[in-house]
Amino acid sequence: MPLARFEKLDPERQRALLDAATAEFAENAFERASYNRIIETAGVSKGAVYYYFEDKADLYATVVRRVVDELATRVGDLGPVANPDTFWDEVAALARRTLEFLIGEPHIAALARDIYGGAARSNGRDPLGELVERANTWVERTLAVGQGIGAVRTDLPLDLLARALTGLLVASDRWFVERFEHLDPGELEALSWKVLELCRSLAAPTESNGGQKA
Amino acid sequence: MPLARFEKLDPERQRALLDAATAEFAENAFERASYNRIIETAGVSKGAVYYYFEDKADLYATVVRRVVDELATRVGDLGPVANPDTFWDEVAALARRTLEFLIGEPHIAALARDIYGGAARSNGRDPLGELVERANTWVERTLAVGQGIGAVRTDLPLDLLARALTGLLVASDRWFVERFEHLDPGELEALSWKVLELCRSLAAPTESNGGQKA
DNA sequence: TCTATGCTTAGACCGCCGGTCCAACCATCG
DNA sequence: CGATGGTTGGACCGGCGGTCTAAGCATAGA
Repeated sequence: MPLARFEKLDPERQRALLDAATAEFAENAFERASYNRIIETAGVSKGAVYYYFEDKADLYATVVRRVVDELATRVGDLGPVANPDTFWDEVAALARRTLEFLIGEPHIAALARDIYGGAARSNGRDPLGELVERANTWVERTLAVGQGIGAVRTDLPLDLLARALTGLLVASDRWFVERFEHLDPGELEALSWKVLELCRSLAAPTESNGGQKA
Repeated sequence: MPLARFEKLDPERQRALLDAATAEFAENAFERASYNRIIETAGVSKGAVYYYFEDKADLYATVVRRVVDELATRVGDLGPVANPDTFWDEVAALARRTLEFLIGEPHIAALARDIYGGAARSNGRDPLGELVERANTWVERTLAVGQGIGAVRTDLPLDLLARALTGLLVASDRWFVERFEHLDPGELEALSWKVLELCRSLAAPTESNGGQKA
């Protein structure tokens, strides 16, 4: 996170820095993004930037956190669920909100795509560790809700299931991104629905693994 | 791929270079691996290395290809399949061979892990493009075999299904790696089996999506 | 109003990166 | 023996992320 001083910096310069950083990181991911270029684009001196952020990873984490916060508030949470079908309906609604948001904010989508793959490391530290943790526990909590009403299988570790599901979603997302220009809205709609069905096949209990037992 | 000259280089120096490169790339992935360090470790001069390889990405691709070839020959292919159950048995056997091989060759596993996540880019090119393509079509062909005998769903694009499945497997693999030290062989065995079951839930036809129709 | 204090800034500088270049080397051959 | 051309060493390049310090500047106390 940025040093506390950053809060006191002239808001205009704050924005200039964060916007330049967001653009650069969205376009080039963490490793290939140039800190020097960000600094130049923002029109700030190097000394100033290092006065407010520890290093490149710190600025990156700040940008990503800002963007994830926005995504979280804009997409919101699961609504109330009463049975397996309403659970999956709610998941579908949530997925649709997410998709629409990401289509409208492609640079956020680009950043999100960079986060998984576990690329970003700097000085041996993982600048996104805490954020990825947060996202993981969010997925796990959602799945736990599903387990509570028998919509989600309980026969393997919840965090493993969560990770598997996330991997599936990220991979599908990349598939969509590669073909986005050649997909008309109808196909996009139909295929998103199919992916959701994949998630359901993966996470739903099968005849043999039970909905309530451990 | 390396320039043709590389074939004529003294085999000992070939090995020195490739071994140093394999170690460095396995430990630090592509972006953070140091080409200069590889050169130094291999005891070869910079001019010589650039005489045999176009650039860092070229050496990386060469190392990975070598390693993937070895994996492919050691793990082999699906055996004959006659019905859905034998298909999944064969997949299980193949998965077990792969797992055992990767456990025995951790640096290969590390390289494999780096490949997905789509990290490696250099000069705008993707040094692994062709290899990833190859891996994808291999997965697709395997799934197509499953479709042929009704073991794999046919209600969505094969390449999408393949990608989703690969994403699931890579994510699970990362989960295992993080916990490897705290898992005894029995748990490892049981959980691998569970992951395979996940794959099956994902890929197998459900009552409504048919085994033979499009 | 003058000066001392401490937050803030500019940008020269550092070691390392991947990559280029070319003079020297050396085996072969006429 | 000298010419040729594949091979090698290593100085050199611009750019990287990161460090450091002298100067700038607002404020507060006298």
